[in-house]
Amino acid sequence: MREKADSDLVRRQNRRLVLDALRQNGPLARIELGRHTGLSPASITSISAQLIGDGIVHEVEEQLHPVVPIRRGRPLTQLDINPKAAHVVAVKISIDGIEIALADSRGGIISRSISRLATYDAEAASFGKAVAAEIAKQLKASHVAARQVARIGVAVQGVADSQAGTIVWSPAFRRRNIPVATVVQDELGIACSIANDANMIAEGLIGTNRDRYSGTAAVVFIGYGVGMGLILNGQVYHGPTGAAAEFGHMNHLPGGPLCRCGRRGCVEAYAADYSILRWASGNADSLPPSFTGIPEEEMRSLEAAARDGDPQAMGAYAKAGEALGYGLARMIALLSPTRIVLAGPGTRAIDLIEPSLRQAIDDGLVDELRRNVEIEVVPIHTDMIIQGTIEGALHQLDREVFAYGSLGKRQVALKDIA
Amino acid sequence: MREKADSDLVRRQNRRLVLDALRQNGPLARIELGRHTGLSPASITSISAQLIGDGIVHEVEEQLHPVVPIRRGRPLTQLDINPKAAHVVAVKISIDGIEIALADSRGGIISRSISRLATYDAEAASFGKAVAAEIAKQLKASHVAARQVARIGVAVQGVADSQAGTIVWSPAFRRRNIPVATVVQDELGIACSIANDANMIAEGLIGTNRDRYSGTAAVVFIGYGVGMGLILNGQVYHGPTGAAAEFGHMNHLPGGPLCRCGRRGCVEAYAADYSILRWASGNADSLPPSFTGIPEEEMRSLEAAARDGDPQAMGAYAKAGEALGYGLARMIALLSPTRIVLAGPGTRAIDLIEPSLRQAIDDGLVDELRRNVEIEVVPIHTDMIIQGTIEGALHQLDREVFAYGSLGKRQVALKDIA
DNA sequence: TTGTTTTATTTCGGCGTCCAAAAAAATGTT
DNA sequence: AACATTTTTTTGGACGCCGAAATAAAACAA
Repeated sequence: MREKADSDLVRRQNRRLVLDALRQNGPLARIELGRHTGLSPASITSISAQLIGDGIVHEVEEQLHPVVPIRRGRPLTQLDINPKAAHVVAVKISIDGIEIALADSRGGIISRSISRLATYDAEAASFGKAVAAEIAKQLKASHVAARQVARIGVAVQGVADSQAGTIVWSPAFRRRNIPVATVVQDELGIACSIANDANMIAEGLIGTNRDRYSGTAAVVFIGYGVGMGLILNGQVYHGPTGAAAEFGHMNHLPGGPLCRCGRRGCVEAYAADYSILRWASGNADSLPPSFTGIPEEEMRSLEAAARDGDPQAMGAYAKAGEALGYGLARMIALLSPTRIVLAGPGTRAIDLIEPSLRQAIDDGLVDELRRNVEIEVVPIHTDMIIQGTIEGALHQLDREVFAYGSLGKRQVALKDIA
Repeated sequence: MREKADSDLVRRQNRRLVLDALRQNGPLARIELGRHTGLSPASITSISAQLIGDGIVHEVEEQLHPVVPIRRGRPLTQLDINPKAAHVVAVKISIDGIEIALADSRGGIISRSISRLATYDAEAASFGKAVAAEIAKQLKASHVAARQVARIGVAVQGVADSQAGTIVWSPAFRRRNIPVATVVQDELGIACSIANDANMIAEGLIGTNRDRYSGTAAVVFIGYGVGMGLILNGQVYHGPTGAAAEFGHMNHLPGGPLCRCGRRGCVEAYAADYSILRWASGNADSLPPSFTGIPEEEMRSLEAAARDGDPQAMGAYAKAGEALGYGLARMIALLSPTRIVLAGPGTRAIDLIEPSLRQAIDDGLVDELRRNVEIEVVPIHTDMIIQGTIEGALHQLDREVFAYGSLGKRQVALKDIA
């Protein structure tokens, strides 16, 4: 509401409406686009002609969806986002490895790779260049020129400063304030942004099912760490610098066990993989947090032990549930979301966690505030972060490039891509 | 971003821009409006002519602000919001009393009153009518007809459901789910909305100094209770139902002292007036919370005792600071605001509270997240709630009525008012 | 006084967008 | 082959913005 309105804004907004409708509801005929967006058929004709002229949208050849079977009248011609309009790259940085995916502008993954790349001891000065080199390698292998890539999204555990383009602090790195986005951008000449990984999961959920996840919701990632993505009024909340929703490092109990961030009593220090193991081992207060990844088998066997009734193991999961529950109760008091999504490998043990989690929410939150929130567990699939990062990059692309179009300010950018 | 754009939207948006500029920067000449809004002089002429025609804006007679001293050229004619365009009413509901203020459309208070009105034992069925009757009385005394009042805003401690127009739960009422806004609206035929009082303080701060408070900030009210107003991306965050930012009833310590909400360990149970008194009395865990107002003198003498070194009293304030500090640390981890404003009568004792509050934030939050937030204490003036409620009602008026204008959908509403 | 300069505001013509209505296109039905 | 039906395009009008030119209202200068 600080931008002045003129015909330029109108066009941009309506182009976005059309693009959003196409992204959300697959290929659509012009008349259907009109219904989705509220625009008149005449306007849809005009807008889609422009989008087609810009190479962003194309008419679908094969009527793959005979949704409306055989009907009288002129048959509809479906439109869809042109996958060849541009490419995006998603990068996920984990401890000592990065995963890269190359996608077309419809979100279809063209190629992907996982490579080892030392992070924990990485130098701040060289890390960004190493990432850029990996991306370049991936592009080369897929025969895609850098100029065809419109945007790169990077997801990382921990605190990212999306303004500065740096990793402020992450358990995957010993050092702090590591520049990434700016370096990649300079090296490859491609717009690059960095964000927290849990925020990208939230982005992906919105992309997958906007109706369900677009109000006000929180996505909790439980696994090697604990993260959160907040969706407020239908948009992922990044905060002023991109460092928001650090649920994992929200304090649960003052003076509690030591967390990887160096403070005591964070939610993560109770509910992350390493924390649960530490509790199960019996002496959580004296043990330092673990900085190395924990093999899945180790967690699975702990789960099995708890399900077999091992009191130490059961207690550890109860602690985790309590910390998560009180943390969620606090979050609900502040933001009163309508939906909480639990995701990540940690949810394998949801049966062990849930009782104490529910109890904690009951004890920590007055009924009236607790009433309107639904908690759900989504099946784990590890790709959620990469998928969400692609989704996020495409959304940015729509907003910042495609909504403008060849007549807009971004003319150069668009030409370069196409 | 779900609304389609057309010439109607353009006009609405630009009218709002003009109104916002006038609200924020006093009377302005057309040319200055152009600079503030980014619109061309030609457009400003056209828009202001419409606004004047609608009776929303008028030319200022007296050039009260010879800000630009004596200059050559055609003198500027300043425009301002026409105070006679409409009226708004602000209502603040406290324990067993309501305060009513009548204001013109520039926010100038025309009249105000405080009246006793039983709340604690009030019946859900009759309370709304009683409020409506008080408002009617106030209007009559000020010789203002109901049709001249465009909007009523109600502020209340506790949880308000702005969708349903009810007080979900408030320490001022024994009963829960008391309908107010809908009843007042039906009784008087005036649009009415209800919100939490701390949110209204936030609204007032934005109105007072938009540059300072419009990014991402949290306003904490400390007094008979503890409340919070959240400003996210320049707008007061109300949450899906209006029940957001219940900082006072965010849990601090599981199993802590009993709170008025019926749960244990809420921030309020440490930092509200009654809680501090309870700690000072020595046995906080066994004492129930107080539901009656605490006289100011009693708090002042406790402050004096603490400043004189009374260890019990000092300890009570330290407990309050610790709860507030950990609560803020948790809030910062989630939302990373750039500014935290402490307000309310409780800030009289800020010197007693601050050391433990700072310590708690240090202990509860990793450096990287704590770095970018500024904490300030604003001088207490009790009117902040009423003032903010007026401000909020005027903002709604601008958005929902004035932005449309006589040609818009709200034609009827506007005519009725003028 | 009268013309000149300066600044604010209005008027005018053009542009881009939207929309409704009419026309055209493309197919099924009889 | 004519008609019916549905989608899409074309046409003409409206509205809002803008730049440029014109006008208004003052101070200044001769």
